[in-house]
Formats: sequence, structure tokens, C-alpha cells
Amino acid sequence: MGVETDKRSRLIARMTDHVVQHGLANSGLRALARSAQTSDRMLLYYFSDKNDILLAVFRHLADRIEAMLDQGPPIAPCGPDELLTALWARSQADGLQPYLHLLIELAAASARHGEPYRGAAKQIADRFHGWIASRLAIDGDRDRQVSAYRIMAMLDGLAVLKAVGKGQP
Amino acid sequence: MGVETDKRSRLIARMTDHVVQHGLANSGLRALARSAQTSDRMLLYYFSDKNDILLAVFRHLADRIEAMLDQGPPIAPCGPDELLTALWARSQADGLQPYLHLLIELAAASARHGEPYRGAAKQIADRFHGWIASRLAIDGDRDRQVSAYRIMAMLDGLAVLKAVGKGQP
DNA sequence: ACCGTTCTGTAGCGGCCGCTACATTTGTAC
DNA sequence: GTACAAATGTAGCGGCCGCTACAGAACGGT
Repeated sequence: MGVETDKRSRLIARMTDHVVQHGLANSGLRALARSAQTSDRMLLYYFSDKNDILLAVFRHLADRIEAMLDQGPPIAPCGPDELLTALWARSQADGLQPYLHLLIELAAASARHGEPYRGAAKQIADRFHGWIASRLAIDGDRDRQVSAYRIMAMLDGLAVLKAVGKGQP
Repeated sequence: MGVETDKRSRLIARMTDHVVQHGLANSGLRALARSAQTSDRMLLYYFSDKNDILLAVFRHLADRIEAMLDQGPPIAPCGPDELLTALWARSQADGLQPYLHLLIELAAASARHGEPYRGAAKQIADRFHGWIASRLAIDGDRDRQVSAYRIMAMLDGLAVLKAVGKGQP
């Protein structure tokens, strides 16, 4: 791995931090550059354009979220209700809200603008779906997939409602 | 009701159409004015600033959504699963996707910017919640409220996942 | 020492944003 | 008709956006 790739990686990691913390709407080139401790000019030296930057950030983001899923106390395989409760509790605990908010923002951007947001959001959702399924104690691939999908949808919906200030009754 | 109020109302209705169709991100003053068949200058004559415009649009939007809920073939009181299925089917049928996408966009804006998005989204969610509860054949206010909340969360989650291109498995 | 490539700073483009100053037209009351 | 207010057009401000042209600086190979 050359020095150039090293620098690029560092930039990507820092920009991912920025996007998670401040959201897509506050992620102009100049703001990203500030967080990456460089200049917008240099960002466009290492990346061809802003779309290229976002692609790299989203790829890094998907990897990071997948890694985060396996952190914390392991969750033993269990039934759907139990798993849903455990996952919701965990998502509220640590510094995961920024990630949930970003996923909602990605969904909104997907609906309006398509790529590259749709692809990024879909990949994150795919990996999350698989991870949930692997934690479900359900016989039969098909049933497990469907159940995992419902859990994921419920988690997304709960996150949306919490974002608008309508917590659980 | 004076003529001025009349004009304001017409502007609000047309701008609401625009916001629903094109999203918050594409709703600058000039674009809103074009859809309302006037000029940005005139918008700021009838409204004090853009925030004032958004407040009016969101208020109108909440009313409109509530009215739309009672359109179409009536849904008889039934159990949670049945109601969820019926509501999801209806939301996919007519021209309701733009509204769902806007709600997701509102949730994202709520998380990042708070008001006026949060208040608007919350009011829409509150009314929807009440409407679902009124269609649920469940004894006990508390249980009905909780069940309605879960149905709403599930609908939101399904909308998010569909927006990112991850339909039901 | 020289040269060529790699890297980085400065400045600025055109375009959109919310918003405003100013002038003008239109309508109304007397 | 005239005086005044309401309504509207034109032009532009400062600020952010993605992006680029150009000029040096830094550094390696010969």
C-alpha cells in the first residue's frame, strides 16, 4: 500500500466521522476538508469529484457499521421479540444515534436523488439484514429472512418516530 | 375571510403541492414561487420569511394528510396484522409515495435541525397514530395505543426500506 | 545543479441561496 | 382628479456551493 493510499484512507476515515456527526446537508467540500485537516483543493486532488468522495465515505461507513455490530456484549440467538428489544436498547445506548440519523437521511436522499445514496443505503441495509438473521433462532431460511426483515423495518420505524420526537407511548 | 387570506391560502396549497412532489431540498424560494405562479418577491410579501412559509405549508400538509386518511374504501375495525397489511397496501396504491418520502425527509430534518421540522412531523405522526388507533379492534385504551404505535413504526420502517431499494424479501 | 513529477496554496468562476432596497404600477377613497 | 396605500417588478446584496486555472513549493532521479 503506497503512501498515497494511506493518505486517502486517512481522509476517508475523517470525512466519514464528519458526515456521521454533522449529516449530509452539512457536508460541503469546505466543511469536509476542515474536518479532514486539509483543503477543498486537496480533496479534489485525491478524489475526482464530490461524488467520488461520497462513494468512498459510504463504502467506509458500511464497513464500519458492520464492525460495530459485533462490538459490545454478544447477543445469543433468540426469538424475534427478544432480539428486537435487545437491538433497540443497544441502539439507544452508545453513540449510535448519529448513525441512525444518517441512515434516515440516506433513505430520504435515496428517494429523491437515487445514486449514490440508494446503493450505499441498500448495502448497509443488506448487511444489517444478514446480521440480524444470523442472530435469530428460527428454523427455515425463508422464515428467518422474513422475520429479520420485519425486525429491521421495526427498528428503522422506531428510529424515525424518535427522530420526530414521538417516543414510545 | 379577506381577499388577502384567500391569496395566501392559494399560495400555501400550491406550495404544499410543490414540496410534496419535489421535496424539501428542492424547495428554495424561487422554485416555490414558480410553482405558486408568483415571484419570490411576492412570497416574502405575503410571508415574513422562509420559516413562516414552511410553517404554513406544514400546517396545511398535516390537514391534508388527515383528510386523505378518510378517503378511499373505509377500513373496518380489525386486528393489528390485518390493519397493517391494509394500510401498507393502500400506501403503495395511490399517489401516496411522495407523501411517505416527504415524511422521511421531515424525520431526517428533524434529527438535524429540530424546528420547524420536528413539530410538523410530530403533529402528522400524532394524528396518524390516533387515526390508526381508532381503526383497531382492541379493548383497552392503553393496549390499543401501543398497538397503533407499533403499526405506525412498522409502516415507517417499510417505507424507509423501500426508499433505499430493499423491498420485502 | 538541473529537471520533471508530485503536491499544495491562492484566487476565482458561475450558480444557487435567503433576503432587501427601490421604483413602479394598480387600485381605492375622497 | 388627486392623494394615498396596496401590490408587484427589477436588481442586487452577501454567502455558500462544486469546481478549476494557475503558480509555486517540495522532492526525487540523474
